[in-house]
Amino acid sequence: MGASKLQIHSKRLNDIALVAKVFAHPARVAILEYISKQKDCICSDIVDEIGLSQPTISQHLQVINKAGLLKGNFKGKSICYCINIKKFQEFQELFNSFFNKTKFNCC
Amino acid sequence: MGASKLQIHSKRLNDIALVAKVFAHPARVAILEYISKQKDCICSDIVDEIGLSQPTISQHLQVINKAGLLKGNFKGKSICYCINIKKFQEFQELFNSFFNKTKFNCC
DNA sequence: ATATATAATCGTAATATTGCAATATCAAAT
DNA sequence: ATTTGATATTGCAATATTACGATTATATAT
Repeated sequence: MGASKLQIHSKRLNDIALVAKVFAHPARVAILEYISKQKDCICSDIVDEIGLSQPTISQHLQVINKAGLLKGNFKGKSICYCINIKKFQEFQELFNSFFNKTKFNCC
Repeated sequence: MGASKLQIHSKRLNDIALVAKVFAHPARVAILEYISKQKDCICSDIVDEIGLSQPTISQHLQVINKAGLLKGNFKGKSICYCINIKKFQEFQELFNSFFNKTKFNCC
């Protein structure tokens, strides 16, 4: 097969997995960290910073964006990617609630 | 290509991505949750519970295990999978430190 | 209007992941 | 020693992901 059997799981479990997928590639973690560190949201140099080609970075940005983690703004000539802190916080809470729930019982 | 270019990222970023990968499939999240809920660590019925074949579950368990999240114990005839709470806690802290660090700045 | 800079999309190749049937392994009980 | 029950491994097919070159779209400046 190759495709995940999403139907058999609850929306909650699928959601957790979807969010985790965003962080499941080091380039995406690096991109998020880099964006957050840029005080003035300079953007196009993510490519130089990370060391992957422009199309590849663009692809990773799309994945991050589809999860709702980006806010694009215009600042002069170039697009400014920013982190959607509200969503980011939501994701942190989703993980923490899963971690906390799971941390009990067993052995 | 198809393979991630791991060399270009720091160990820390690769580690975060590796941990995230464990949670990046709903079956694995389901398995972790199910194991944690079983007070007496009954095990072999994960297969019945989740609805995937035994080899597939075994494969997912391996992924979880390689990350260090399982503690296998023997209890009567069947192996008892338990969550390695220490590692689990470590992972939670890794995520939280990343989330907290990233939550500042930008737009 | 044209040139320039920046980012997105397309097409494609390489690799990874997911899933299962068949088989093998291993431990406990008989 | 053999059977039995439970888990791991192997082999394979289908799909997804990662990466990049070439191209296209978009916006700003000239």
